[in-house]
Amino acid sequence: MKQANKKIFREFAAQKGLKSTRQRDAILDLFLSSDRHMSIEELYLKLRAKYPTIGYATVYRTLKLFAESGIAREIHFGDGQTRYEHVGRGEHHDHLVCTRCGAIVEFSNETIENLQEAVAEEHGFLIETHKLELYGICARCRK
Amino acid sequence: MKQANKKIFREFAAQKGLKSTRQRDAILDLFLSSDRHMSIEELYLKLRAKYPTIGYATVYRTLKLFAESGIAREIHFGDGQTRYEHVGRGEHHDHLVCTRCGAIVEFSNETIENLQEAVAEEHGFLIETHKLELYGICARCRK
DNA sequence: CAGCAATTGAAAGTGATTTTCACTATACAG
DNA sequence: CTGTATAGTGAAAATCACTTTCAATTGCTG
Repeated sequence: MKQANKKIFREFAAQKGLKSTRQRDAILDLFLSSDRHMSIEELYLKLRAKYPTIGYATVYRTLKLFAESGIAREIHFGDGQTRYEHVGRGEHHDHLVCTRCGAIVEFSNETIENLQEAVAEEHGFLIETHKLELYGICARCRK
Repeated sequence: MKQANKKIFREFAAQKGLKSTRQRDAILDLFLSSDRHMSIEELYLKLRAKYPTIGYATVYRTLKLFAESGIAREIHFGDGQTRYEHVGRGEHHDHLVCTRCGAIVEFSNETIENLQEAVAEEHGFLIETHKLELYGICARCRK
């Protein structure tokens, strides 16, 4: 997926007349090779190690571009920070979030998705997206 | 539920040594008699009609107390504003949110809940809470 | 290489929420 | 009732997570 997403973003950039800059490339590489759920702050701190002058604004702007290009998606876990996660084409999943250690596990369940459709239909809604998060204590923290 | 929740909050307040003030009572009454999903701003504006000197800080502080006491719950629909909804004991429901007009419809579906439990178990999680939001276009906006 | 538009980073600006602080109001003791 | 301790209030300042502005760079195209 890494290479595919790199290509998707390059094409998106070309089409929008975006320039390729050192900062942008560095952020793209870091994002694609990172954990699947990074906050701006985490990205910024890691970037600064290699790139001491980089600014928050650049990281924010660049991640917005990633989201716009379709390779990233914003997620909110209610802690006031926006995180970004990777997106593979067409792929969708939901999250289990550990309230102790913050661990995030992805899952997807087709039956649930179908039931969601059914519920929406009952109420006359046409679903565009959804968000399903289960909060609890992960296996490790339960021990 | 109104009376029950009033009582729950009174007991909570007594136990924590909180005083009963005019402002607090007014906010409690307004909250309990309001729509089920109010933002701080909506509450504040309505309160100011009867209570011109009330401050945002008081409304924020009071709603936090409601949440702590268990009669209210914070909800976030991704528009940057925190809303509070009523909580009946043990009761749970999820939301359909219209991305056009902002309408919010509640629903609950036991089969989905059970599947969530199953998913959590598969991953060793002990669920505490969950959040399920379906975003789309409501019946009225589709016409 | 020149020229221009896109990009960057520092700093100022936002909008929602929280904290501070001087003042006020409540509740319990006497 | 009346102090008195203590909690609560509101205005204003502070904070937090972003976003915008702007002057100085930097890529790209001709």
